[in-house]
Amino acid sequence: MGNSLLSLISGLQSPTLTRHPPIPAPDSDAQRQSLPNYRRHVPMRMSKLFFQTLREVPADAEIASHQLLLRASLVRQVAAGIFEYLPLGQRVKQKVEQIMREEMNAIEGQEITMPIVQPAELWQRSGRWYEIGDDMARFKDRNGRDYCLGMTHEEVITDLVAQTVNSYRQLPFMLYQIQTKFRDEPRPRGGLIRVREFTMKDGYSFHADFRGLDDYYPRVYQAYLNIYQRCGLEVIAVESDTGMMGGTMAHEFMALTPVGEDTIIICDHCGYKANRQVATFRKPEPPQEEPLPLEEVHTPGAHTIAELAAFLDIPESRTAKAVFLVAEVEDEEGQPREQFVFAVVRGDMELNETKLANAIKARHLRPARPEEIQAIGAEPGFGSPIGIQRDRVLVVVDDLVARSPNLVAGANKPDTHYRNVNYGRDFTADIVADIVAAAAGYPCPVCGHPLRAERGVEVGNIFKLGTKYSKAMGATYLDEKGESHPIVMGCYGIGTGRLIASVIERSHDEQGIIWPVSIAPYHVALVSLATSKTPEVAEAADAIYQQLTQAGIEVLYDDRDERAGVKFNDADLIGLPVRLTVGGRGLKKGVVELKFRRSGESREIPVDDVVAGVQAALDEEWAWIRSLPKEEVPVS
RNA sequence: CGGGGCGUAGCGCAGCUCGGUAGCGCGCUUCAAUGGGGUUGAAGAGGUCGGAGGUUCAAAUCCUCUCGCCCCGACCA
Repeated sequence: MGNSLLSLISGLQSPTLTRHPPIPAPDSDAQRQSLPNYRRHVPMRMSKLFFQTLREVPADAEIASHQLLLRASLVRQVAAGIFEYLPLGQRVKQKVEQIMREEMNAIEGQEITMPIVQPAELWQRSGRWYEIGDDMARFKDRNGRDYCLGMTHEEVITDLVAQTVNSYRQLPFMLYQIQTKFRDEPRPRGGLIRVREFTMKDGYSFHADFRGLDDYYPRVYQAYLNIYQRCGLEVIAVESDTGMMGGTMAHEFMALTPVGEDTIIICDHCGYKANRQVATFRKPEPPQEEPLPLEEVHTPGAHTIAELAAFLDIPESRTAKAVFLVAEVEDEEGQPREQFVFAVVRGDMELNETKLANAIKARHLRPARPEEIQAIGAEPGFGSPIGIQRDRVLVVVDDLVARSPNLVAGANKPDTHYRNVNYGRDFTADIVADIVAAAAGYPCPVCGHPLRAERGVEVGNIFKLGTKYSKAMGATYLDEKGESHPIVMGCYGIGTGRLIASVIERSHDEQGIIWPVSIAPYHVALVSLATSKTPEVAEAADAIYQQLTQAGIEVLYDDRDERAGVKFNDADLIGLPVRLTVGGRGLKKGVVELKFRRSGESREIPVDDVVAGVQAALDEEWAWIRSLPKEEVPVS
């Protein structure tokens, strides 16, 4: 790369630049006014482009998008989860960001820029300085003051709004930015799917009351759907966890792909869909039986539900499973303290820790250590709600277990279980709630049809925040009666890099990327097959390059002295939607070849009418994007 | 943070078991031929073998420590 960089720089400075045709003058007064000193679309010859496509797959890249981002020379990794965008990648990023900008402006968003480096004081006021662990990068300045790198901007923007807004007359409004965030993730992975430093479009809306937020929220939802469609990315929106953010409603936008980190539960019949963290399902009716007498049974070596069910020759659904956790909860004074939690779910089902955390209003959950389990009188592997030190344990029982008669459960003694355990008679709970994870095959909570599970990448979220930050940061306003109220907030985020990676995951083939025209780094790959013996081909290609550029078409002109195969392979790898091949063969017939990257369809268009032919082809690509299915915004 | 793997030229890798002057392919430079799907030949440039310490006459290779990167899991405001 060093050599090519040097030649690039020297090329820019040397008189050899003049061998290229001069940049054509703007062809209208309007253009002249809007483009005073530069051209909107920087035309590019590949002989001058800073890039290096890779034939071989970098060993560190496993998933398709990561491999292709590197091979097509869009990005380069600098450290774990930290990337640089090269010129081609930068153009994609800018196009995505421009789409986000336009859609945010369309719902009256106003763009601002907030700092990456933020004073600790703001985060101390919200409390998150103390709540957040190592994910936040912190440092001191030369005077010893504490700072952090912004992971998100609720604190900064709420402080800004608190200082600016006094009256209901100033509400509502939405501010957004496209800015770098840093989260020191424990494990970055998957190229741009999960990184530490990333660019995010984050928006925040401010309303006088919840009703105002409720009215605005669907508009953001719609704007988000517009963004994904315009980027050529199919997503599904799912309900998501509001967690400890104190909000009332949240949605995530998921790009379905097997490399995704989240699981989404979908009903094909009625359209129900939700993040697995919050998905519910219709629980089966427990058998109608009279409670039988409690009975101890020797079960040597049966540590797991599967072993237990096999040993006793009963279905797993007739067992109860104990899960021991330690939760961090707030006591009456709002101080954090650890609480031992004993969760009971039916043996054939999985505990959903998010549901559990919400049920007990816990900040964090972690698995209990064996010594902690024994300290409350339980036996790991044979845990039971019967015979534990009840006063030291918060018992949470799934509602299905509470309704199921005569289950088999542990006895808190090695190699021993109880038969005919019945809720109410043999044990009680502090809380009975749905704490079980939905899974594929379970009945839909709405219509009862079997649910399906898919993997997805979260490419955006929208969130009704409420007043958590406005209260903490003192963002209040006076209403018509002169009464003070906290401002009601929503927040809305999309990660640019993750969106780009998701597009590639869903749109590529063996040869390379297949860009949607809307975010392709250029529209047309103009491949010249000129050789030293066919200067007329080079002249024709140059002329076509000029015509297309003047017509406002974004052309990446492959004028390199390379073999046809090299150029074709690079064109496929980079994946521009339309490839135009200028060769001696076609020129003799007065045509050039136009090939669609997506469909592989190829057609010959007359040299004399190249611009029209290319424009027609690009129109088809734009039409394809508009034809993508788009979800409806649910009426809330 | 637990488990696994890997650090040797820009990229992909061999060499390490059994210490003895660092190799291959791609890419890059120059020349020639070739010229519609990664062409061919010739000649070149390029490496503190991740780092530190140790053992040894001698360390890419053996030992100790350390740093980095990838994957699985935990975590994910």
